[in-house]
Amino acid sequence: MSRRENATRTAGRAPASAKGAGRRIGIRDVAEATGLSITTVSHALRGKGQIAPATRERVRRAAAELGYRPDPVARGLVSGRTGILGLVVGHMADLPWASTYRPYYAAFSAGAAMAAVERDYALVAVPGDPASGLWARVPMDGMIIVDPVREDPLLADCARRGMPVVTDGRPIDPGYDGVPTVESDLEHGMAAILGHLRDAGAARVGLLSGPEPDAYTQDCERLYRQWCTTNGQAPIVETPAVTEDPVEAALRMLSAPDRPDAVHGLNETYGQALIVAARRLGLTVPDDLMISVMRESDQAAGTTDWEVPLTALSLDARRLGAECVAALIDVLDGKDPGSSVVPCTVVVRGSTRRAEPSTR
Amino acid sequence: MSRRENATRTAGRAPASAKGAGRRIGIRDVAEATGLSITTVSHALRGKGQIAPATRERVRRAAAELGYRPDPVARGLVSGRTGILGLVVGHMADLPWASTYRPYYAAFSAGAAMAAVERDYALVAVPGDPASGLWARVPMDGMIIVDPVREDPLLADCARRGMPVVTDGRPIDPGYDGVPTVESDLEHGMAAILGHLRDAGAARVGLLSGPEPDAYTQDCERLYRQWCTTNGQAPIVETPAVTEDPVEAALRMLSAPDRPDAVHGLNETYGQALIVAARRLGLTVPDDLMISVMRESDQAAGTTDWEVPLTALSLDARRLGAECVAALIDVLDGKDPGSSVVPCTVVVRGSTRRAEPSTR
DNA sequence: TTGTATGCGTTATCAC
DNA sequence: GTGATAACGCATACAA
Repeated sequence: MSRRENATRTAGRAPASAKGAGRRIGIRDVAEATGLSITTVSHALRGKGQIAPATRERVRRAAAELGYRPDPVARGLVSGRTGILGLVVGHMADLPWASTYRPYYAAFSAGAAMAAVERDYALVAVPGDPASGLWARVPMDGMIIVDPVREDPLLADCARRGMPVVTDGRPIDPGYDGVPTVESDLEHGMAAILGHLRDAGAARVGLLSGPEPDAYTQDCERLYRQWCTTNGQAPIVETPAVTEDPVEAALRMLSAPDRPDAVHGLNETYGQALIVAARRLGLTVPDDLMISVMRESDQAAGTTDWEVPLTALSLDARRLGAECVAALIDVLDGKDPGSSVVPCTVVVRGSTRRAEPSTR
Repeated sequence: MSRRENATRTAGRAPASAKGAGRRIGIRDVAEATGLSITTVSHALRGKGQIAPATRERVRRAAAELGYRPDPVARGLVSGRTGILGLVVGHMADLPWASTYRPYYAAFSAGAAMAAVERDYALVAVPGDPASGLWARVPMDGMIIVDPVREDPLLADCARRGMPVVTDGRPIDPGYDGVPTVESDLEHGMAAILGHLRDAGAARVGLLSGPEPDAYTQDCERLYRQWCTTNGQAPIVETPAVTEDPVEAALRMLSAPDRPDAVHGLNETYGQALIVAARRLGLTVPDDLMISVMRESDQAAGTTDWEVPLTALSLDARRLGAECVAALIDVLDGKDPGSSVVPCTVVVRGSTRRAEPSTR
């Protein structure tokens, strides 16, 4: 119900690309039109050298009239910069792009994209699967790796080739001390959320952890165990296998004889899984079981929840994305951004609000 | 709590970029290492010309050992292709990236990204705000424009420059007949969802439309009015202003003397707005008011809904994204993808399920 | 103030 | 089979 129009039509000379519409207007066209040399045109347009204001204006006008736009590729070849930042989207080779659906990534990439555009960079999504090799075929100045995993092949490859990298979440392997990192303040955050559960009346707090071999998971677990020690409680940790339905893990945890009366889930999905498992076991939320989760932000909270509004430790994914971009651009500019920590906040909702706080 | 490592160190010669780590290894390094010419190396690696199998293998091995990767920029300069597809993320200049948060875009871009990677392309997000000019500074082979608006400046600019474009949603202005388009089958979809409302017992069906000057909105409204004519009903359409809270528009519609007893909202947000407005007016869903919405997919349905599970006309945003990418790559390959239509399906949930269907 | 010449890393053309 | 060499489009020392 339609046909094409441009495409192909390999006009012009050599390759000239299939970009269609005759030949692209280049700097030499502007030079011809003004009767000047391409050097002068370039200088006039970029504000380099000493150019007569009148000439500059003439060049500007001519360029505008002709609709001249410098070819980004050619410019990139000489400048060594492309203005493109890579964002690694998902690590699991077997589930590529799966994380795209997770609100955390959506918020993170939105924040990153906004920050990038503000600084005149563009963001390109590359798959975490290193086998595709796509990331090496895409011209980019630097890369943002979200939650690098153990022996992360991309991270290793980038380091080897000197590709500037910033990570969201500390690299878990040693040897990456030089890589700037942006992290959520899990130390305070975990203490705050676990403390809240206890204060809200929980006697035994469990952790529904994740299978990912990244610093986020590892840190959360470590901080949790540490908290348990401090609070004189035996740790209760359950972890769904990579391909397992988290509901199964939740059921395991909740059907044990010494089941917890409060559980913190390491992502929103786990919160839903806990709700499902609780209902299936006839447990009431929050009276029999309090639930809290990690969430990507407090933005959508309340409208996203299912059945029970979930208390959350709200990570600021948008800000994390923005900070990563800022840090990466700093690196590209030769500055040292160091590592930064973004605060996260506890948002209390129905899932941890018992009628009588300390009935227990 | 960290420092940098690579960055700057403007080693090598000329610009060489700030990419760090000494100088990048290029094809000439491989040539030197093998004692061959760069031409032979290039041919061996790309499988061009006639190369002795032994030589080819030797080159391959050397390249691998040295960790040689062809520079995408240089390659792009000569080939005229960059392997990058642009995806316009948001149109509203005043609310850039706002649409990023809409599930439709998230699903669309995920589908597009997956399809792009499969075909060895990368996807770059560019802002709809043409003022930034970013899109012209990013090297890309083609562009996907989602829901082009009236007098869309980007669309116009692309057409002028011969940049291959595929749109999700038909361009609303004339003169773009040659632009391949991917659309949801609104014609059947709208008929189906409106028919469902009627069959479910609605006597007067309203439409909560949107302020966007795009084909989607226009088509939905047209199809709705057409349906009204066929069904002997006076159209009831309300549209929130661009900056207005949709709840206000919903309240206007529902507090009118001849208020509808069923309303279809053109996006999920409008559905929530309708729920809020209904509750504020003391109307019960679905008994006093049935609500249905457009949704980006049926994937998350049920876990996303707030208070009332919403009946939806489920658009297949992921597939739409994938089809756009496929079409765009076809154009780049000189084929004509034509325009395609993606079906959408009615998913009935609680918001239109009355206890007694036709009590009215 | 303007122009000439060279390089950026690859691929393609055409000799050898 | 293999190897010089010329584009690709732009930016910049350096000469004029």
